[in-house]
Amino acid sequence: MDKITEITATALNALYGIDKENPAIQLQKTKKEFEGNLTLVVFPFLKVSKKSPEATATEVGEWLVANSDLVSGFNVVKGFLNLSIAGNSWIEQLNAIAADDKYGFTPVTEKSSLVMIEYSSPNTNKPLHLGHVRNNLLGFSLSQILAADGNKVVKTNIVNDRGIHICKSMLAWQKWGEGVTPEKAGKKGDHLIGDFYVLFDKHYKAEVKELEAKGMTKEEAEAASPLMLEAREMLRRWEAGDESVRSVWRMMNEWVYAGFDATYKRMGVDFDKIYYESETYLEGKDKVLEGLEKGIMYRRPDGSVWADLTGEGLDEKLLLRADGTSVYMTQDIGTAKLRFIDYPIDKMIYVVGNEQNYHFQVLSILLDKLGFSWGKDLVHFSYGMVELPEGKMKSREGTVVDADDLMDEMVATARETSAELGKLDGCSAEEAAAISEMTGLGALKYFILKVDPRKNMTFNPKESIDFNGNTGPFIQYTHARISSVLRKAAESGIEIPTQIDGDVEISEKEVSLIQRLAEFKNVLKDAAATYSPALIANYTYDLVKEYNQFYHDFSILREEDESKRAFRLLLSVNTAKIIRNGMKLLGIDVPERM
RNA sequence: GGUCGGGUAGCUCAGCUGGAUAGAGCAACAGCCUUCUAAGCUGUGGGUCCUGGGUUCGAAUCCCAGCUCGAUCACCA
Repeated sequence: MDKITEITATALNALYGIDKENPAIQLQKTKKEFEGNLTLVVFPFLKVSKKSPEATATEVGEWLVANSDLVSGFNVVKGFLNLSIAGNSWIEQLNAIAADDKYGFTPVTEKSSLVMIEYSSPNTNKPLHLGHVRNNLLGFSLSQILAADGNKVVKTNIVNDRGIHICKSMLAWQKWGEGVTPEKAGKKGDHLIGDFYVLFDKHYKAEVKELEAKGMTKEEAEAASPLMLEAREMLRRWEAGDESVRSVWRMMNEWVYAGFDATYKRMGVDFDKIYYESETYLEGKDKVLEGLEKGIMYRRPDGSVWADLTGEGLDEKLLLRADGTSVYMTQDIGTAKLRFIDYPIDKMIYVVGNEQNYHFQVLSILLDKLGFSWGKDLVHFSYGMVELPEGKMKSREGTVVDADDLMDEMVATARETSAELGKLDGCSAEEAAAISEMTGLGALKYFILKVDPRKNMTFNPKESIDFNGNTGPFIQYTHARISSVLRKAAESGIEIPTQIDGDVEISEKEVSLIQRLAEFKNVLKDAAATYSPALIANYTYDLVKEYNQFYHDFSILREEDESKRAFRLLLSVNTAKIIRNGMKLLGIDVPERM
C-alpha cells in the first residue's frame, strides 16, 4: 500500500514539518492480536512532536482519519498506531492484482542489466550428485528470480571436461571396458563413465598397496603406480592433441553429456550458453601476461607468475607455473575474458560451494585489476555443503547420493503416498505419473530451496520425503484444492469473475489474505536484491497457510450471497496465481489435482 | 594462527536493513470430515535467541570481546 505511506508522510509533514522526502516511516503489518491492518511505529517522531508516544500516535491517527478515505479507524497501543484500512480499498487492491497476470514482476526492457549466472559446473568423469542438485536448484531459481525482477539473464555452465580425472575414466574403459557403450550396457553415459572412474581407483589403490608391501612409503608408491603414470601420460598426449586420445575423449564426453542432459531436463534446469574448459583453459594466459606487463603481476626467478595480494589482506597467488602452464585461477580469468567477448555483462554471479570462498575473493580482485568492469562486484553465491546423516559424501567410498537415484526415489515415494491416500483413484496412468513426478520433485526442490543457502544442511533421505507441514507438496496441495473449487464452479455454471464491482463486506481473514497477496511484489524485490530463493519459498508457505485457514472457515461455492461468492472466487483465483508464479520462481510446478 | 560463514524450542528451520508477548513445521497429546480435496484446520505443552559487555526509548537483529562448529589459507579443480 504505497498510498498509505504517501498519506502518512503528508500527515507527518503537516503536523510536525517532517521532511516529506525522507520521513523514516515504518509501516508494518499489524500483529494478529491487535485490531487494525497496518501499524505505524511513532517512536522515531517523538523528538519532533515533543509529545508522548500515545499523544503523538493519537494525533497522527486523527489526522489520517480526517484527511484520508483510506483510513477508516485507528487505535493506539503504547508507541504503535494501528490503522484500519477501509474495505473498498482492499477490493481495489485485489482488483489491481487480478488485472495483472504477472503481478509483482518487473518487465525486461532494452535498458535492463545483463546478469550472467554460472551454475552446475560438473566434471565429466562422474554423474551429478546431491551437491550438484543443490547447486542446480539454487542457480536456476536465482535466474528465474532475477529475470522476474527485470534483468536480462544468461544462464551459463562451465563444464570441466579435461584433466587427469577424465583420463582415469578413459584409461579404465580402455583397459577393462571391452568396448562397452551406454547402449550395450543399457546405462546412462554419465553413470557408465562414473563406474570406470571408480574402477580406476580400485585398481590404483591395489597397486599402491602392493608397492607399499614391497617397502615403499605411501608417497613413493603413489608416484610409482604404473596406472597413475599411464594416466598422466594420457593427459600429456591429450594436451599435445594426440588424435587417438582425443577421439576416445570426444566419444566418452558425448556419452556423459547425453546423461547430463537427461538429468538436467528431469530436474527442470537449463542453460543459455555452455562453456567447456577444454576450450577456455588456455585463454587466461594472455590476460596474465598482460597483467605482468602492466606490473599487476610479477615473475619469480623460476619463471612462475604471481599476484601479490598482501596489500588486500590476502596471500600471494600463483597464476602461471614455471613451465608456463595454467592453474585454476588462470582458467577462470580466461573464461571471464571469453564471456565478456560474448556478452555485455553488467553483473556476474557464480553459484559455487563455500569451499571456494577464498578463490572468488581473489578472482574478484584480479578481474578488477585486469580491467573487467564487473569484476569488483562479482557475486560469489556461496552455499553450504549437503551432508548425510552418516557424515560427508565421498565419491570414492560410494557414499554419494546420486541425483538420478534421488529423483527416482522421491517420485516413487510420492506415488506410494498418493496411492495410499487414494489421491490417484480415477486418474489415468499418464496423469498419475505426471502428478507423482510433480510432487516428488516438488518435495525435493522445496526442501532444498527453503533453507538459507549459507547453511550446511543435512539431507536425510527418509525424513526429506515428508509431505506435511512446510513442504512443496503442502503448497502444491493448496493449489490443487483451489483448482478443484474452480472446476466445480465451472461445472455448476458459476461464473468466475475477473474484477469485483461495488462494495462487498469482507472479513478480517479475507483482508489479511489480500494483504498477503499484495506483499508478493516486495518479497520478489527483496529476493532479487538479496539473491534469496528461500524468501520466495517461505513467503509462499505463509500465503498457503493463510489461504488454508480461509478455506476452512469460509464457504466459497456454497456462499449464497452472490457478491461474496464472486469475491471469494476472485480471491482464490489470485491466490492460485501467486502460488503458481512463486513456485515457478523456484522451478517447481503445481498440479491441477493431486 | 589469518580470513570467511554458521550457532534461535527435543529435531529441521523462519525471523537478522533495530520495534509490541521471538514464530512455523516435525515429534507428543487433545479435538474437527452426511458440507467446495482431512497431503487440511484448531488447541495444549515446549525458549539462557552460544556467553559477556556496549549503543538505543527499544536488541535474536547493530558494535566489541570471547566460546563453539564448519570452510579455507595447494605449482588440485
